[in-house]
Amino acid sequence: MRAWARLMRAQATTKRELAAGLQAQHGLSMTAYEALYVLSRSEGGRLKRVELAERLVLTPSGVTRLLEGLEAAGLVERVACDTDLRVTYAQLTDAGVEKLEQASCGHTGSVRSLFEEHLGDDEIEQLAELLGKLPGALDEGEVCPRD
Amino acid sequence: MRAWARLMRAQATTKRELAAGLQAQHGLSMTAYEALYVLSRSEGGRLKRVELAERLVLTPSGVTRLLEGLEAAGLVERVACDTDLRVTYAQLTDAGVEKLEQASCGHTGSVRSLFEEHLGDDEIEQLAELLGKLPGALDEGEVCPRD
DNA sequence: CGGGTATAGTTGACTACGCAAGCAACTCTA
DNA sequence: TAGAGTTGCTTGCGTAGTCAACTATACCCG
Repeated sequence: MRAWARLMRAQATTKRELAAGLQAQHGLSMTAYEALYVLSRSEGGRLKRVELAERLVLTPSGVTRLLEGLEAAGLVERVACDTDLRVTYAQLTDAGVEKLEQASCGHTGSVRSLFEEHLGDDEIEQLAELLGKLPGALDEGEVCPRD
Repeated sequence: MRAWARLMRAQATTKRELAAGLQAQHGLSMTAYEALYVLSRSEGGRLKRVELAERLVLTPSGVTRLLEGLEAAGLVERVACDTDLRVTYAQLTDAGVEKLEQASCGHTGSVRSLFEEHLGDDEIEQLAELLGKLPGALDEGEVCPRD
């Protein structure tokens, strides 16, 4: 129960703090950043919109809205699937790759320093381990940034 | 970094799941529930709006909006402060107390079973410990439901 | 006392979602 | 090969929350 309350609070505060920085420095929302990141780690920089939704813990409609913005910004583009006319892939553009690279440096730094400010390396590791057991952890395509 | 990603994902998924139940069974949003809870644990069942905002990780305006709803539902009422005309307390009503009691039983049960489904007791304890070190953990007035 | 600054709270405009409904396109079953 | 059901995606509408601007009260210092 304490765990629950703290999970909520820790996420809310850290997210708020980091989102502000990301927005200020690169004009990206957290969700947008994560979308770019997830795409960059995917086969060919593309993903079905449904899969993207799952990875971002969003509903399909949320993805549609999110991608509206990213497409308008030219960071992502739509690519049709030739074996199934229903699906459209979200494809990372060159601009998207670049944007992500610019942003990721500063962002991962912020994340890291935020955590290291409060926890030791082994504790962070332990935390990741425990959180990984909760629902929402990915089975494959695990989000796992370079180091 | 993995810790970060997982913190986001774990919170998003668990929150979504539990919020649905709470809404369906008692017509309360997670935030509303937590507000009632925090108030119930406070001196006299009341709190300055600013303090409430801090505890809920919300902005003052968010609190105003939230309380609009709770006041309309008669679960909370405004009480003026006689030493400082600027402040208005949010005061839990009898109806609010009752509502909270109804909801808390089922809700804490859901939370507990969600966690116990994935983690052992000692792991939960450990998780709470680690999360408590991150920013957002309360120094006083700790959110800490009866067991 | 009077003016500057800080603090509590509200409001309007906006964003980011979720949900329910809908339309295509695919697949399965007879 | 014609439904019937399923899946991928979008759209309209509602809600929760933010930010910026504002009002009103409180405090502080000459």
